[in-house]
Amino acid sequence: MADNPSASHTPTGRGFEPVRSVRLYERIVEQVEEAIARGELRPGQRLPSERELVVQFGTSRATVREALRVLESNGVVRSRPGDPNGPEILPFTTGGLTKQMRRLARADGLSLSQLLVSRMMLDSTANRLAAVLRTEAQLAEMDAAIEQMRTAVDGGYGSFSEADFAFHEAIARASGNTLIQVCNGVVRDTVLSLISDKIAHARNAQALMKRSLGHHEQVLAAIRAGDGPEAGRASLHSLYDYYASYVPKAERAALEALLDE
Amino acid sequence: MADNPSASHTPTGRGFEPVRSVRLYERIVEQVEEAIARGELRPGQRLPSERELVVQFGTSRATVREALRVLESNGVVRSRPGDPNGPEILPFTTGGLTKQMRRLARADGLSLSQLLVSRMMLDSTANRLAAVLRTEAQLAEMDAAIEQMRTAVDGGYGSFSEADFAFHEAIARASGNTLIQVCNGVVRDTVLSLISDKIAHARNAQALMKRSLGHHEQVLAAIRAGDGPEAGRASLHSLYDYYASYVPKAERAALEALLDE
DNA sequence: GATCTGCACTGGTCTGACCAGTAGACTTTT
DNA sequence: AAAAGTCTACTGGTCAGACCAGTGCAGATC
Repeated sequence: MADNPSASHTPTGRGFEPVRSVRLYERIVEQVEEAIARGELRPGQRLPSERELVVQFGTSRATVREALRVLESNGVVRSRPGDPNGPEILPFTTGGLTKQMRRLARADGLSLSQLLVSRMMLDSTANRLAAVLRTEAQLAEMDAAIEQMRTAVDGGYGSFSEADFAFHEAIARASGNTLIQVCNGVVRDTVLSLISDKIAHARNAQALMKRSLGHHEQVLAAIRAGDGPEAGRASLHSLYDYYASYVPKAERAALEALLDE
Repeated sequence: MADNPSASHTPTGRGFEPVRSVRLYERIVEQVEEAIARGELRPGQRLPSERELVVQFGTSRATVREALRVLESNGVVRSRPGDPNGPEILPFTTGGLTKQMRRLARADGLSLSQLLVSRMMLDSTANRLAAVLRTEAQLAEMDAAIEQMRTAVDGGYGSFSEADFAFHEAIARASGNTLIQVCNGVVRDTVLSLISDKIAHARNAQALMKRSLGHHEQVLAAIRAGDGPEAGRASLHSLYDYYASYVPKAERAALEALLDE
């Protein structure tokens, strides 16, 4: 794996393409996905019933169903038994992304240090953007989240983590960049699923929370001042400070490469 | 969408969980995935044949097949007709992640400016990392790609774009970060699919290519020197210079926010 | 107009069948 | 004995047809 994560590139000319028998259900999946990509099928709209699809595609129901199961597992449609309107086209969700990232993380395809580097990248960029683009309302949200964190320091790791979540989410929203927002959310989730219990059971948990709170306040101050570069720097150091100790020393070079000026 | 991109958050206590009828094929998928997660099934090993699975799971073949189709579409297994050894457990791949990322990148509401901001973020980070972590062999790859770009300047946009692709891919690999590599590949692809023809038909195409080549050489020099921050800066300016004119002026603020020091 | 009831239809599952293709055992040829 | 070809049991891909429990809605009832 990982030899060539980005596949779809123009063939370089000579040589043959590997062939693979394309199964019927795959063509159905393709057709539906393309129709969605072209905007002919929009979220909320319905697909014809399975039996109707059988007629339209000219296959058996088993084949249509295999296609629907694939689409369903990819979060593209949802079938409900008895619904006379047929399978529903779903709006995009991050469920599939999260699932795949978890899978990779569990399979050692994605180390903690890689995830943290990504998180630092995403978060610091979000902060840079938020510092410039945030509205007053969004600033108020961040204030509220920080306040929540303050009270949560004494309330244990669970509530602190929740408040922390709200803060980062508010910033991601303020960045105005859906891609960054989504990726940041997914990566954050994955990181937490890997080490949240280690953090929760740290002996000096409260001290860590206080320190993290301080960092967050610093970040927020920079955002309020509209100082993007400073907000980015502060968030980088905040994450490094909070998580670096969980990364094997040999792999910390990558994290530190992001801190250099 | 985007209301709550990061779904799976800790439930806040009170309240009921939404219920959903679990279909038989989903249980089969679960069981197989868990067996793999527990390490009982390792890549390269084989699943029993469909008819054997029918016996073990006590369902019909149609149900077993739906499960296999889902597993297959997630890149977990692969079935080949006629293979007496049964479906193969596959090693982990980034294919699933790529697929989901692509879906995200295509989701409507994602403007070119958002994609470019993401690209700048990803590429500059990859460059910072590559400057520190690259091996000599990887450096040689980049040299080769640059050389290819040089000769391609006179060969039209198509070959230039290909060489450019190879260069960025080499850097992404050298960053040592699978996530960044995957995301960068997808975003790059998506950006190109949006505006490659505009670029190809630009009147001053060759001048643009020459200029871009110069930027790339600058980046590579920084990487060779091991100067991460400079490599990051250079790539940011390179991308901005190359693409910013395609972004409506009102949306350029985000791009420029990444350039500030 | 609100409520109830029945029905047509949906998706989930099963059974059983046929086909083309494959791997490995077996036979033949050298 | 080694190489070549043949055979066969079994595989996955696909189909047809069936049954069931559930759903939404039209029409009947109040």
